[in-house]
Amino acid sequence: MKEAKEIFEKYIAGKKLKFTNQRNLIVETFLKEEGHISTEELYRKVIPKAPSIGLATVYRTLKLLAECGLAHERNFGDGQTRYEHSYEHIHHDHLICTGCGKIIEFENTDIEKLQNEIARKNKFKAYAHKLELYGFCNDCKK
Amino acid sequence: MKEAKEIFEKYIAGKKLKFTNQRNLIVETFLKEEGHISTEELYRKVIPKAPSIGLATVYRTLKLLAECGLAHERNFGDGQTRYEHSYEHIHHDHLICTGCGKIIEFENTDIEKLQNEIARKNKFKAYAHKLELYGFCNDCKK
DNA sequence: AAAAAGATAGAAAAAGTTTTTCATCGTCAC
DNA sequence: GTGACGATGAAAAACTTTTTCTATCTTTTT
Repeated sequence: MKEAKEIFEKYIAGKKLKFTNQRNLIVETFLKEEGHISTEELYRKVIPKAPSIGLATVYRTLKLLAECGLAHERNFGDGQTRYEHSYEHIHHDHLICTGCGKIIEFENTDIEKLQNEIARKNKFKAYAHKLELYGFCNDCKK
Repeated sequence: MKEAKEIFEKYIAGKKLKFTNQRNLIVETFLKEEGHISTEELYRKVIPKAPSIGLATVYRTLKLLAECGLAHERNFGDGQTRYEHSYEHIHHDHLICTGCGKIIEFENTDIEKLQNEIARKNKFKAYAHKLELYGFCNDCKK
């Protein structure tokens, strides 16, 4: 967690930007979060700690987080972009029910091994992946 | 392709909706499309054939297509939802180089088998998947 | 120190996408 | 034909996200 913030600080410094209180607060709050969070939701979590903060700042900071690879954008079709942190994190792969929108998370080390193999075969150095299965959950099957 | 349209017709009939000319035209145009298409893009393809058609109708029809499982929503972060048909379609899995943007396509039947297994374990009926590996290609490695 | 330059933040406006409303039209059953 | 009901197109509305603008804060330069 501390390391993740350091990555952000370095990225910021490298672009000659500033590590401000607002950015610090937003990044910290984001990194504490475990699931996928929308900008609006993160904004609401930050407001109590800094009531004057602007929604635009949260948007801007999440963008920076995505740029430096600490966050990944996801979209589950509810109209809002969600972010998930991707640093030293167990990877959540998703089963997405297109019937009711339910999302089931799963992990599978066998698949990850195969992925690494594929990357190696293609002389590719992979640092992240996204696997989504679309279908119908038990309740939505007919 | 013909079958796909039949699925749509049945779905429509089941909901006691009507298979109108507009819906027919939109569905046909959509099914001919190979990549992922946005509502706006589909709208533009339909306009020449039926100039009076409304954008809202295209939105509504794509929604129906997604509901019945023939299309599914994707989002590549450009602000527009894109649709891809998912009926009897080859799945493209991707290695995406975040260094130079190169995209390598691959297929791996072992991974697909594992995916089916996961779906089954979760009582999930999967009809499509998306697998993306992010990393650096051989040229972009340091 | 003071001034200058550059970046940030918040508020509000703008832009852009998607959904909803509404009046009208078409279709089907009776 | 008449009535019922869904579908349609146009416009309005609702939302999410980005941009603009001005004031403020840092850092650097003089």
